[in-house]
Order: sequence, then structure tokens, then C-alpha cells
Amino acid sequence: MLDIKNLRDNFKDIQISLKKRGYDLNEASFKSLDDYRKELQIEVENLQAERKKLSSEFGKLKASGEETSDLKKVIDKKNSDLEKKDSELQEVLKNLNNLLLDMPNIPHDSVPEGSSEEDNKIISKHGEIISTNTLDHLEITKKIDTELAAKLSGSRFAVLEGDLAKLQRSLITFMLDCAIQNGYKEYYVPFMANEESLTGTGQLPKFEEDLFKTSDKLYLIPTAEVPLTNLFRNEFLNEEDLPIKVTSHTPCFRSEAGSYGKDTRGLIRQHQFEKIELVQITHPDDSMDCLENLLKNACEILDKLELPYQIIELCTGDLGFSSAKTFDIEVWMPSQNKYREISSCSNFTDFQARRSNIKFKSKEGNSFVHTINGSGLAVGRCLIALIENNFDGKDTINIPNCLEQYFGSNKIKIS
RNA sequence: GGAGAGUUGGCUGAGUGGUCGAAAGCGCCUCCCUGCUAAGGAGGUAACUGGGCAACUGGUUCGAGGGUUCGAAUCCCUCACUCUCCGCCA
Repeated sequence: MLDIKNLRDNFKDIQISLKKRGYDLNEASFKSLDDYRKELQIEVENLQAERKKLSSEFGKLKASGEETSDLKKVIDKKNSDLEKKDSELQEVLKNLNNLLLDMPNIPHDSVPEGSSEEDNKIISKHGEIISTNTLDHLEITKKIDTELAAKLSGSRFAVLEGDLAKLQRSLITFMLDCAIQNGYKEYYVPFMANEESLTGTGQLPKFEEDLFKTSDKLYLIPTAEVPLTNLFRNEFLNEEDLPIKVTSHTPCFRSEAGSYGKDTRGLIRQHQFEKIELVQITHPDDSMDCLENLLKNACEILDKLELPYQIIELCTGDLGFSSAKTFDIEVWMPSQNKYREISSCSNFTDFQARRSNIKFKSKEGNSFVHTINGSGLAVGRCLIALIENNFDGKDTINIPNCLEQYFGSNKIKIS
């Protein structure tokens, strides 16, 4: 959520910034709504002040046993005026709030301008592409069963068997241990969240169709970002405790509405996948440094797994709704002969903090924190990358050194 | 699922119809005292929001939403959540 005061004061600048990411902010509709709000609010507050005075007079008359019926008539009239104006005001405030909830974050000045994915900027490439393998993960190992999953649940689910299930579990533990070593506190959190939480992180109200909703009005979490960030919703934090770094492994659930026909094969795009999420709650002055730090923490995992990857900076047009600046990490997928996203590290500035009311006290007064998050990493996609990059072309998937102690072997034999 | 008790400021916790945005304590800030530390003393300290260049000055908020009333933290209703006991249960 944007700061409405900032919006009033710097309308043109914000309008131009939002335009860069493809959001058209209509000046007339905002101004007229806000002007009307101002007019009504002044009227309502004046009426409230008058009513307050009259009521206390009424109390005094009553106490001294004097006649009150004349005054009551005056107050009744005041009250009915107030009621009418106030309901108008509430309506206007609701519309204004809906407009604000619908507006995306302002891109940071440093974000490259562009209209789509095409304009994203490659920041750096890491590791060496050595695999010449063209088989995809489903062809390499028969231990990923999508037909069985279809029987259980439907499309976009998978069953992992034996070694593959264990390899996934090894990756999860390995990644969590990396996060803990980097100073993140591990949390175990609910996998369902309420409407307030999802509004806080920006998934609602705009993106409800991307979520699975239960009959109890709870939503399955699309990422651990939701529970982890909302741990701090409506909290006042101590300035000296910032940045707070937290992590959790959770399954993530996404309806993938609107992605029909896209990535239909294999593990790449599933309704349910495992992910380790890194979240930092930071001081506004440090948030860009913290983003760099978090990005480094995520990259370190691919370095250790010896998987080739590149870092991309998203352009204004490709930025997520809540994000002011985003780096994507893309891992090399031999069968697709291209890099695919495995983590998205973003600085949301005060956008989520405003929605979630996360603040800290400082000498200069109370301010909203900045929130940062990113995957560290998406486990399902990491599993694919590992299988495809480390397949020897015959009958073996090699397990990198860092995983051996978790997996208990340095290779998987394909039967 | 049954019975009961709760939800008040950064925290703990008083407050059953107007003088309550709210006692007291903790924490925090300023000052005094003190050789240092500790202790002690005086004062200050809720959030959000409107108007105003400002000084300043309005309004809202006591879990949420309704209701009663001239007037609600306080009375009534509905809902959410927390805790205790019972039942069930991984």
C-alpha cells in the first residue's frame, strides 16, 4: 500500500513511476475522490465536535434537574445530519482504500526501465555449464510419477519415490542449515492463512484467483513469505533488533490459474511444491543492502550445489505487484537449454509494512519497516536442475559434495 | 463438541453510563543528585487521522461488527480470538 500523503504531495512523480510498470493512475478519479473525502471529513468532524459539546450540556442540565426536551430536539437533528454525512464519508473512504489496495508498489529509481521480461537485465553468470544432456528429468528417472499423482489429485501434482523423495528431503535440510548459518531463525508455521495475512503481504484482494481457498475461509499459502512476514503484523519492533532474519520450509500451493498449457510437463510448475523462504524485516535505511545480503545468501546455495546460474534484475514492467526492486536467480536447465527462475529476491520497501502495520520506534518517531524476501531456494526446481545437470548420460546422477552428508551417498543409480 | 473466564496504551494491569484517552507499575526520554557504578529524586511519554506555513487546534480508537442512550471502555446482541476444565483425538 502506498502512502496516501505521499500520493497527494507527489502525485505526478508517482504517476510517472507507476506508468513505467504499466499501471495507469487516473488523476481525475483520485483527486475528485480525495477532495470529496476532505470536504466530507471536515463536515463530519465538525458535527461530531458540536454533538460532543451539546451532549455534555445535556448531561449538566439533567444533573441539575432542568428541562432538556428543547436541547434534545437540537441534538436529534444534529445526529441525523451526522448519520447521513458519515455514511457518505464511509463510502468514499472505502472507495479510496480500494483504490489504494489495487495500486502496485513504486519501482525503485535504480530499476531498469522496460515493458516486459525481454527488458530484464542480466547482472552476472556463475558456474560452468558442462552438461550436454538433452533428456529431461522425467526421462532420466522413472521415480517422478505424474500419472500416479493424477490418480490421487489431478494434473500439476507429482509423486516422488524412494531416492528422489529422499533427495528432496536432503535438499530441504541442507538449505535450512545454510539459512541458519547465515543468521536466519528457523520457524515452523501454519500452511493455511487468513484473509488479513494475505492482504498484508499483497496477494489479496487482487490475486485471489491464484490461491486455493478452503471452505473455512482460510487460504493455502502460496509461499512462506505470507506466514513469516505476518509473524510481525501489527507489531512494534525495537529499532536495535533490525534487521530480523527468519526462514521456514513449507509446501507452497498455487492454483496456476491462467497458466494453462504452460510448463505442463514435469516438476517445473506444480500446484504444490516445497520451498525454503528467507525473510528480512529491516530498517528503511538498510533495506537495499539487506536485499544484496539476502540475494547472496540464496546464491550461495547454488554455488555449493555447483549448479550454473545467472542473476537477472527485473525491469519495471516485469516487477511483481508488491515489489520495488527484484533480482531473480535462474538456474541452468539442460533439457530446456535455458535458465529458469529458482528464486526471486525482492525489496518491498514499506509496501507490505503499511498493509501489515509493522513499525519500529526510533528517536525520529515511529516508522514502517522495510520487508525483503526471497526463496532460498525453490526445492522442486532445484531437484530438476540437480537431476538434469548431474546426469552422466548413462545410468548415474551424481550428488554434489555438500549434499552427501544429508543424502548418505554420492550418486543415484538409475535402474 | 460441552462448561466457564477473558480481549484496555510499547508491556503488565485498574476502570460498570458523562469529570475516562483512560489509575498504577514496568519500559523509554529529559533533568537533578552522585568520584564511577548501583540506588534515589523531579518531570515527560498511546496510536491513527483532519485542518493550518506554523504556533496550534479538531476528530477517531479500549478485540470486530451491530444495537440501546442526548451521551458507551462500561449496558444488550452477533462474530473472532485467547485461556481453564471436560469429552474426543495424531
